[in-house]
Amino acid sequence: MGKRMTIKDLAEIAGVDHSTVSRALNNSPRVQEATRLKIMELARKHNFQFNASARSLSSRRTGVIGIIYPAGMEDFYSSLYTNRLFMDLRKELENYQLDGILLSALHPVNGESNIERLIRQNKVDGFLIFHGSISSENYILINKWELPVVQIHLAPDDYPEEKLDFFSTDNRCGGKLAAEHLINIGCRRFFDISIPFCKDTRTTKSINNISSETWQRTAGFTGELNASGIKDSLIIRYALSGTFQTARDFILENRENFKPGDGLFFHSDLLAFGALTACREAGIRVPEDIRIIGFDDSPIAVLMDVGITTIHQPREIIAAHAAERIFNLLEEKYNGKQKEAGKKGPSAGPENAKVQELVPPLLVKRETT
Amino acid sequence: MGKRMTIKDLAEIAGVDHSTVSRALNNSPRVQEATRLKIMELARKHNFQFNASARSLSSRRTGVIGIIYPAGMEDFYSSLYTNRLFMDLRKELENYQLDGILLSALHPVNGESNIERLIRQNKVDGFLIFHGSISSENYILINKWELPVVQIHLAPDDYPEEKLDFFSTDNRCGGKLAAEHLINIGCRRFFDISIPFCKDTRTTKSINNISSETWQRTAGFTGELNASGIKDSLIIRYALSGTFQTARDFILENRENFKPGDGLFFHSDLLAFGALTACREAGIRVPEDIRIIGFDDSPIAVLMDVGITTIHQPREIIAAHAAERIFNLLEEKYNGKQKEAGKKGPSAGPENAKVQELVPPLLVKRETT
DNA sequence: AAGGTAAATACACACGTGTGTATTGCTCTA
DNA sequence: TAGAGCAATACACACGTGTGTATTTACCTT
Repeated sequence: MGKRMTIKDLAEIAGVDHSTVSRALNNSPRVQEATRLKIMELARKHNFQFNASARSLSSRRTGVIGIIYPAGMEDFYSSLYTNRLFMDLRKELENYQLDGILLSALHPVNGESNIERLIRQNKVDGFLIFHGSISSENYILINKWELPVVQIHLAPDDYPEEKLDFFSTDNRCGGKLAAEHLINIGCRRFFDISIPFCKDTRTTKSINNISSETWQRTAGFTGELNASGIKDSLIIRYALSGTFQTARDFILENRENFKPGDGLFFHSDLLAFGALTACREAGIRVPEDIRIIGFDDSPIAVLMDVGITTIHQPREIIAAHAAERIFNLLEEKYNGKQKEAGKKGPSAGPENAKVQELVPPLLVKRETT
Repeated sequence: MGKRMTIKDLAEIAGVDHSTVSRALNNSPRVQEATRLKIMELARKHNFQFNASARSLSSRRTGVIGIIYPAGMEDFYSSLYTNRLFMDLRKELENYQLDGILLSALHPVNGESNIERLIRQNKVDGFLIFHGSISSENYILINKWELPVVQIHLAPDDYPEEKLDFFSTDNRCGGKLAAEHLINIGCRRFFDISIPFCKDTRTTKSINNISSETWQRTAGFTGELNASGIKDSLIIRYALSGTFQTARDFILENRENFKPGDGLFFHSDLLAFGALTACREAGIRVPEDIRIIGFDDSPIAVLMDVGITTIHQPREIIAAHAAERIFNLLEEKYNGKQKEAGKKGPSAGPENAKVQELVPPLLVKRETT
């Protein structure tokens, strides 16, 4: 009904030009302090807000970040984590006055991905991507238009990770923490139960690859054990497909093989949960007979009357740092240029240096160890 | 790097005015078919996309819907449903070329809600709200600016529901289905285990209220039982706080009271799940001794080796209908006015009639009945 | 063949904001 | 006191698209 208030309306009320209003509200030094205060007061009084479209058109900033989520979002267990991560990201972005559009990476309609569409339509300033299987074409496109991107948790297969900003869990450290803990509580034999097969049939990446999560966990786990003088014969490795049932079956099928002093490191709480359920059925006591530690610190724990010891994914920190990073990249892009040109300080080093941060997870001791 | 292509660029290439390009791509009848085809071919060839900001500024449409989610999004169990619903909504909106911005209803910063901010900044065309505790101020604001809203699952406490478009599960029908099924499989005694206490301390609403989900389920359940001639003495009602543990405790504490032929209708799968776990501990066989039926058809079922019979929430349909409805409301608002003025047909009835649809859920027979 | 008509297209302005340039008004200095 | 210098503000245009109005073009009628 009512027409929205514009800076022109505000200008008329204040008896100044609309450009002065614009500068006043944007904290330009070119407007007198008294004038600014007067205008800001009027803006507050009239509930003024900038028209986002006009602003984007003129300034070429939208204040919106495209958040690309993985195909696995349909998967029950992984979506638990992903959804919370998304919530955290959204909340963190809010601190920087940014909104988030959530999108699937898969293109639905006419051969064009959502990423491409958002870029061409000028709908976003940058991307937060937690999805490892995005084709390199998308990155090439993003680079071509010089949009900031922050990659979370999974680096893409076919794009060099040193060329992108990347935040993830330090999975190697996670494995190390699990090993340390199991050693500390007196375990004598150690099981590493991993999840090598991803749904999207990504090729397994090399040892140095920052994104091969399971491999890193195993490396940290066995590395720490070896460093503590545990013989390889006491380290047993299994790989399950990742479902609740495979973990349950794993325990039931191997029920005879377990003995007191065994410590089982599962690469997800879902597996640990399935194992724990099976232990009850099989009459194996936890933690008296064997000890179980999971990974993720998943909320499915509420479905158990006993708390599972686990490695907490540093979700909150990852979200905070990723949001801060993309904000800084935006600031650099839009405000930093002038500074660079104006100052030309000695710090003309590798300006486009990318940040790769692996956030250490946390051991959460509960009742299964 | 490269400048994005505009309709002016396209116009120059095609040797026509930019207004002709605009009309051609928007299927205006005012441009010759041959010209349109030529321009569309050029647009396709050059990967042209409209600049969203300019388009919104001029047309006052953003193509973005604000999706307001409930505070309970942090709650593990309810977020399972809510997140999937959100995914479905986003996907459905995509069919109509609409993007979704997900937002919390709670205002975070300076006394202004996200809803108000989005409206004032002209960032959205309308709202999808699945949140029952939004203050009426927000609705008043939304009405003032004449933005389409579709409410999902929960009607607000202090705003008349006949004044808004509303899509939800037909909870009464759900209760009826549960009763029918338990009767059909030969149950002789019936438990209605509801969840009366909502987290956000909403006041319990009257019997006619469309949003009091639990009450409706109970009404449908007991109503069907009575209609089938079941005496009230055979219908036992309990109310639990809704957590896994309360359901587990409920079974364990009442283990002596159950007898063969009992049918338990839990108002959520989480409760059913807790009950089932407790039954195993207590040595009560399901479905041989007692029968259990849940509600929601929640994905937590993957954490059980036995499938829980349940009432499937018609999430997909609700999402589809809600998205279609808001699309139609937008079309009506932006394109319908002309029609109304031009035709003035006899259908000048209650133009602003609201739609309230209760979608019937589905019985999913599995192994607990 | 001239005039009328309708279709097709060009012209011009609007949407609301940002920003480079021009103008005003004030103070300071010689 | 006149002019320089500077701060503060007004003016004007740009961003890319949509749309009402004016203009051109082609065809049809008498």
